Amino acid sequence: MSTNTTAPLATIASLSAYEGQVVTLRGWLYNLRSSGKLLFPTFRDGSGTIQGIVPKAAVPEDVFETLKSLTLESSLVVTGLVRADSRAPSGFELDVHDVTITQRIPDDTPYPIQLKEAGVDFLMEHRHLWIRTPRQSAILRVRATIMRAAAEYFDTHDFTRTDPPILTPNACEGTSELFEMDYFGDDKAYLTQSGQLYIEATALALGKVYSFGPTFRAEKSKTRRHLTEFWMIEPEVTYLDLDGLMDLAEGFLTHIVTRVLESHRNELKVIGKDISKLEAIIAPGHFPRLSYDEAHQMLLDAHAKGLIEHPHTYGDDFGSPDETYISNQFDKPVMVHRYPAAVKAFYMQPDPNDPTKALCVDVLAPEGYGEIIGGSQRVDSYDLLKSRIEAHNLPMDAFQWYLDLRKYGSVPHSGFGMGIERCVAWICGLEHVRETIPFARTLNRIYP
RNA sequence: UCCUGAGUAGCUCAAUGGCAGAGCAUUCGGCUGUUAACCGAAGGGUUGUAGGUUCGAGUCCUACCUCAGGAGCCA
Repeated sequence: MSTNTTAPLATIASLSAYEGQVVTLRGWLYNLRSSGKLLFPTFRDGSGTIQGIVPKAAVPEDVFETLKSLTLESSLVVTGLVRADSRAPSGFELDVHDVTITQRIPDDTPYPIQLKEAGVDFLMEHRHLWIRTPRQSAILRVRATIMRAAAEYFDTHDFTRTDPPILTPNACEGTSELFEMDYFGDDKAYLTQSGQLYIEATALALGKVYSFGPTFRAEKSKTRRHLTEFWMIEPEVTYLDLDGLMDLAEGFLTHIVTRVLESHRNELKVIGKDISKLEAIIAPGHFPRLSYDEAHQMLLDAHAKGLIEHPHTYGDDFGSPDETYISNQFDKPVMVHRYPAAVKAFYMQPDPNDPTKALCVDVLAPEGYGEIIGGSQRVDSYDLLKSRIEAHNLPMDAFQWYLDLRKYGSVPHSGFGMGIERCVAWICGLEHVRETIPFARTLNRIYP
């Protein structure tokens, strides 16, 4: 065996450009079938998979013997002729000429992940290997595009990225459970649950800003929608009202879905997502906007028809079954606005037409994926904000700097936050957010 | 925190209270067009842990551990 140095290096995803040429691929043995004196090794290289063909009579004996006994997921460099074949799923096969093994996995420690089905617990314990499978790789590629498209939307709309601290001295909203840590003895520090308060400050400095980074929630939530560590992208804009905020969210989500459809139809097919559901998102027409009162009425009607189990109580937040019902009435994400102030955060501006309501919006993803965006217009009055902080029993001294923003040149401003993982789960059509991030952190799992 | 469910071979799962099983993976053998290939053979077990009931427990009872799904809360 000798590496053919004259053959050009290629990736499996780009093989259609090399039809009829001899190329070199660098990757791993994904699967191996054989039929007597004919081997069918399937290779993967991170960009895709392709089946090789190795007739015993057509290659040197050591090449045939090496591949015949090679263990799955051993790493290798393979050289061969790219040939179109109607029997191949991708349309191409590789007539293997030569192979060099980079590392052979020993027989007594076989690769643990099989091509057949496996349980969630086992796969999560082997997440560092699970991500090698085509489906998981495809999801991570879509995730990368979603993150790039999200940042790109703000970067190309005159936003400045201003990332807030991850270590904070207090709770942002004063409600969620936070991860607490010692900060040099006398002080406690907490992992951020939102950068919002900080980007309100940078917005008042720079006008249109966004942040993009990890956030942490220590709540003992154990559902398919929850991670203890997740990524959030948050825009904050001065002189923006609630209607303008909803326009921003709509343009933002439309851009993300457009980018995914532009470059990931193959990945979506591997994942099994119904692409027509995404095409409906970017079809002409606006996202539906529904007031809390209208959504409440919709739920009462649904209960009267027996479509949902429990009647919604006016004044309460919507539960998961409620959100699922509402989102299922529309093909596009639905924006529910003006919730009762009592069930929302202290920093939300009251509706001047009905002070019991907050100028806020939740964007519910289609197909029951729940809330992917939450946002609001912020309180801009010093006195009102101060009384809200008092009413919520939040430590006033920790919020002095936040109050300063209302003391020195306060302006109306609005912003929202989108959880990347819920967005990826929705766009890919996944059962659980744990597959949307390379290494999920959940209530019962911090390994690997 | 509450409710529900599951722990048996490396993996996925069977097994009326009565001999611990299969498929896949691994090893060996066969097959020149296989697509999670197929055919034959071999090796592989403290049935999550600790007690209890019983002539006899993977199976029934108690406690605990681990994981999963849901509720609440959230993105």
